[in-house]
Amino acid sequence: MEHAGAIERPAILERMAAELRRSGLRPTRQRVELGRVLFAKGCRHISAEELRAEAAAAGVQVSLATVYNALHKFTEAGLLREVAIDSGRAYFDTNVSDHHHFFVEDEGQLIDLLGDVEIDNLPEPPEGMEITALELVVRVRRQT
Amino acid sequence: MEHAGAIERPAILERMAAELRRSGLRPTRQRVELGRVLFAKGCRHISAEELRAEAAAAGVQVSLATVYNALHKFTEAGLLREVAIDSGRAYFDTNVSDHHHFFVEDEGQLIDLLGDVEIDNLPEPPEGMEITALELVVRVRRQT
DNA sequence: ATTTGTGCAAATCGTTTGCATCTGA
DNA sequence: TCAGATGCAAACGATTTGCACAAAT
Repeated sequence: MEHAGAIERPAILERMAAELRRSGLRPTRQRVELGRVLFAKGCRHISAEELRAEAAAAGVQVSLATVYNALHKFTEAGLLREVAIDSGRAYFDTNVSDHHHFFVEDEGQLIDLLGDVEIDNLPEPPEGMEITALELVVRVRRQT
Repeated sequence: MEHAGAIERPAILERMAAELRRSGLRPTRQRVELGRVLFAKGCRHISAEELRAEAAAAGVQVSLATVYNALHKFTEAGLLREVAIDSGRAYFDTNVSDHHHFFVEDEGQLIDLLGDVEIDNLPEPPEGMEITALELVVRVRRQT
């Protein structure tokens, strides 16, 4: 049995730290904790404020500025994907693979669109432009 | 030749006023002028601040609150379509027909996507939800 | 030791709101 | 007349920034 001091970092955090290091990010205490909250539950869509609330609920208090900083760094590093749909609020998606979304109007909720949608007959981009991403948003509404 | 007083409204404004009335909107001086600026040049994508600047450049000074009010009323009336792509800024599209967009990253510019893109193999919306719109955004970047 | 991140509070940006005043039907 | 619009300024929510302090390499 290995030595377990009171300040030793649990294995899950150690793994998070390693992953951050692998992505070229300095594994600070805050980033490690935020990363754990973010990636613990599989794929999800979360806003900065929500992440902060979740972290706080888990006993990790970080400033909002740090949350934004971390989210942007994670995104740069390819660990997250930013989804800009709603004007006013930015969502970060832990699913960085190529996929689309349902967007529930009036609730601002994002849902991954499963299966592979086919998008054909796409026109050429304007002169001198190259396509960087295709984003399909299927707006939905709770039936009346 | 009909009487032409100094304060008579030019024909183009009269037509705008008629169109607003037809849409159930009270054709106030500000709305008529904003409508003229908006719809004079065919299809376009414009933000509130841009519209205000254009109006101002044309000698029409309106408060920003009124610009927002007008844009929203026009949208409700089906004269405009709101395009929410960039988080932070709302664009209004004078092309209300069913179509998609190129979004030029780093410039925040919207360009209509011509031709009819085919979107197939769309999954069912979640239980109790109905689709209200399909929005495809093709992100592009100026080639390096 | 040096670089990089953090926290806080203030600043910014786009948008909305409250309210007194004005205006079109 | 009078519901509905306007203008202004203040309120707002999300995000960013400046800067002194703290922590990671």
